[in-house]
Amino acid sequence: MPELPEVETVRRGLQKLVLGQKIARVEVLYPKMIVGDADDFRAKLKDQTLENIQRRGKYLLFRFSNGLTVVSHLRMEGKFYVKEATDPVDKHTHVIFYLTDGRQLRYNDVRKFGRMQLVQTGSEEDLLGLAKLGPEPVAETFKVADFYQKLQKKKKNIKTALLDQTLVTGLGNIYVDEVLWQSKIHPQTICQKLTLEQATTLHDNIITELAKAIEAGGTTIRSYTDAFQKTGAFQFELDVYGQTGEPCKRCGTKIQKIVVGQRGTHFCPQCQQVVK
DNA sequence: ATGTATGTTGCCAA
DNA sequence: ATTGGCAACATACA
Repeated sequence: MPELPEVETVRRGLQKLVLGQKIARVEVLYPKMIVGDADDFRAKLKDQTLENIQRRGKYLLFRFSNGLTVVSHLRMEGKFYVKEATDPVDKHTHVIFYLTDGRQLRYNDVRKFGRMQLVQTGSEEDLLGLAKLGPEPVAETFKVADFYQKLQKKKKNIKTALLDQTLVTGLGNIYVDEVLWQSKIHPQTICQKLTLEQATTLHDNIITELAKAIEAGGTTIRSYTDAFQKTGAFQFELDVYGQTGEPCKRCGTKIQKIVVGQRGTHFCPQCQQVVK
């Protein structure tokens, strides 16, 4: 599913494919996809040029020439494709941006969980989802001292805490399980119980893991593909996610799957012990 | 056939 | 204030 590395890979692909393109018109086939008025969305984007595509956490930010930004979240299965006008429209295509060069930028989403919203550039920071986001998982913005301080105030388990995007943004269910395994931390460990040493290890692993996953073009478990409809390669580098019953790569103990915060959670019961 | 699991965010309530 | 649970959906599979 699109976590930060997948969203970043999509962004890079779109950047190559449609940057500088002008919108001839927009068609909305499933209006609930658009937060706010779909007709207003269509009207305001007509004749605008796509000047830049940025990312914050798992959100894509399409910057247009008239000071407007389309904020898009892919949620579970959202995808952007660039197609020729003659290519048949998939039954799960919900929004089509007609480009003046004849091609079409299409938004596809089997489960219809994704959302798109048009806002004034700059004001996207006020949106609920973006306002609460923690730092980007890179050394320049994600600091161990802050991370540890925040962990010490939290009473929930580390897995749930990392998923809520406030400590650091970008991790989803797959990468959370991976970084906790790498850091030898049990997913149900209460944040307050983590030592500075553990927090430092976790912090460093989050930064390097997400960078490596971007390099590999993301992880394709069920259906993820990038803007070129290409699958990722990082699924071959996963150590615990989806490895239930397989031997732990460090100690040979069978990987277990449990439920933490209503989410399927993979871990090694030997390497990752709960700190009491 | 029917029920269950899937994963992200937003909303509701304890 | 913080935390937990569920809804929004469609599909695959037992």
